[in-house]
Amino acid sequence: MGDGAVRSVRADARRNIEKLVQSAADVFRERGLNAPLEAIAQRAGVSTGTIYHRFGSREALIDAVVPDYAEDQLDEAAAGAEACADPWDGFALYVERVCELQASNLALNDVISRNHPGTAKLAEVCRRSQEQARRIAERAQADGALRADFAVEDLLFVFWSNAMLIRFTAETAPDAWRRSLAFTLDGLRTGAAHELPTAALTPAQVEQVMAGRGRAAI
Amino acid sequence: MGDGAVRSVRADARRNIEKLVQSAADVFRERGLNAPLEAIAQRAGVSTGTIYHRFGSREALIDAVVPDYAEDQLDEAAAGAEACADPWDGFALYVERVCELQASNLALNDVISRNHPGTAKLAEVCRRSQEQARRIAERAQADGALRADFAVEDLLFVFWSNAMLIRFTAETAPDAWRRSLAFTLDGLRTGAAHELPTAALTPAQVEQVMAGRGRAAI
DNA sequence: GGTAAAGTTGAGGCTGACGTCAAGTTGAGA
DNA sequence: TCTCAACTTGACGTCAGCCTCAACTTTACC
Repeated sequence: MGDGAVRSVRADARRNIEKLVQSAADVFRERGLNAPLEAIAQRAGVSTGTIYHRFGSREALIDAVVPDYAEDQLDEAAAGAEACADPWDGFALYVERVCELQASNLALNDVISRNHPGTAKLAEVCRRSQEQARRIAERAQADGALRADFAVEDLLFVFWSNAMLIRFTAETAPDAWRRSLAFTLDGLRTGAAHELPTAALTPAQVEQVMAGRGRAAI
Repeated sequence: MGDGAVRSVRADARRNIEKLVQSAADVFRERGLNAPLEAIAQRAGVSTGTIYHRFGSREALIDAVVPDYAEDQLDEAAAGAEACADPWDGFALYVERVCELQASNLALNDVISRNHPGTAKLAEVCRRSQEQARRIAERAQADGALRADFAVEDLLFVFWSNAMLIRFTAETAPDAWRRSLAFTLDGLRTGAAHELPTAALTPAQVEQVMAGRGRAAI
């Protein structure tokens, strides 16, 4: 009795849903958003058919499991950055924190590098997060520390690179990305700037790139 | 008549081999070293069985088609760099030229980012090429232009990033990599340097990363 | 406790790739 | 021109993942 909203879901079914949500979170964290559903089902002690019955698709499962968590983590990173007194430190901290998220959670790695076709809620999380990033970057630019020709869209390059680096080195040299990121940040300071050869991606181009990516996982 | 080495290969067979070599070069260039062999066979007007009969494996086909070309192009890039009067300009030119190779030829993209398990000749080409890169980098470091804490192994980060960026943006924004590379190079100048958090990958780690990469194509 | 509705299962079909092999085709020397 | 070794073929078996559905099991309500 009680909440009518889920009255129609039987107790055993609800237990399975909860187990699936939990194991999906675990498996996505460990193996990324392209992990085989088989692995998730198995960890939940259930067959893959159940996943399809309960959620309908991988995308829906992702949307049920990942966005809230992702949003929390990204918000926290942004809040930490905005709390920094020094605008450059805030920007650097933000980028580093986001990269840390990528390293610690392959699901977030896929979220942050936009490696997730067709998941509505996640797309929204990314959009919001990009606005936070824009504020953080603009503050650092207004302060003169972040080079003026940097565009938020360029952050995508950073996060893509980081995503890939993490995938490659997670087992062998799990801190390698920090070195790469340090080089990158050094190139983003105003003092380091030399003329750029090309304009930043437009938001439309970013969309197009995402759309065209298809199966080409990082 | 003529070369006894291939006396035993029938004329039609030799024609097929030549057609396969040509179409493999084309397809690898357009689609990378993981292109379906089916595509290569089809363009040569032949069935995939023929590829296996003639070459035995994808790796052997790659080794027959790619290394010489790759070596030529990489040597040329290195020569251009060493001919530069200014050591930094030479270094920057080298990196840019290599990235251009990646952009113009997805086979080279895979070679340069070491995306090719089990191909002996290519591995040797990479090794040689890395020695050239080391010389070019060391000259720029001796001149004080390239930051002293940069290691040749770090170039791999650059080429990996570039490989991925090219795959993602080839159709939408084929020059995007130039912008990303410009940021990167700005971070490699001595003037931009801040302390790095981690040591460079050791050659052994590089090996390990390559070995562990397995199917995880860029 | 009986039963219908809800839930779960796992085999099976699909896809797109790889690599193999028995059978058919063809070139070149006699 | 004939013949057979050399060559090519394409159907086949495999693999790994996705998704579906008819048959089976369990729950919860009466």
